[in-house]
Amino acid sequence: MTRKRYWLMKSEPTDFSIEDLERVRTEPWTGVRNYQARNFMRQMQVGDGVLFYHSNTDVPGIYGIAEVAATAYPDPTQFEKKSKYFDEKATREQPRWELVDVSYVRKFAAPVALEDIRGHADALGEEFALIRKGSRLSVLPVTAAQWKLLLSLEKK
DNA sequence: GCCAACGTTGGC
DNA sequence: GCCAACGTTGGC
Repeated sequence: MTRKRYWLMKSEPTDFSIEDLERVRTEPWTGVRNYQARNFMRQMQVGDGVLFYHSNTDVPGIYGIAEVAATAYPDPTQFEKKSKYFDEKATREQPRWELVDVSYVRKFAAPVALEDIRGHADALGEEFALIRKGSRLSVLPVTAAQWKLLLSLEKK
């Protein structure tokens, strides 16, 4: 048993928000079509902590916490012709894309905005992919120290 | 293997 | 809506 790790996962709230997760409790994280992000999901273990990030919104930032509820398995949407995530090169014998299930933990009273996060770039480190220039990675690792710092930015 | 063209992400 | 940065595709 490896020890608990931490991640950050982005979603556009018009697509799927922390409120949606609160309602459904557990959700398969469909639609990741980036190999680096997929590879991070393959490393996830049940119980790992997830920062739920809203992108493409008025105040981009972390809106709450979730946790990994199931380890990686093939993303079914890659096989669904009508899905916007359909991938004609994927087969059931040789899937390309995987996902994890994510469960709701809690919602922040106020988001930890990207702007605030940038203000702590020195402490977070320049290798932190969320604020690295040009990085668009939608699933990324967070160290225990970064996790602690980011949670401390939550307005009480 | 190179690289131009294209599509996507995501902040602003 | 704009656009910089990035990843992928496909011709050669």
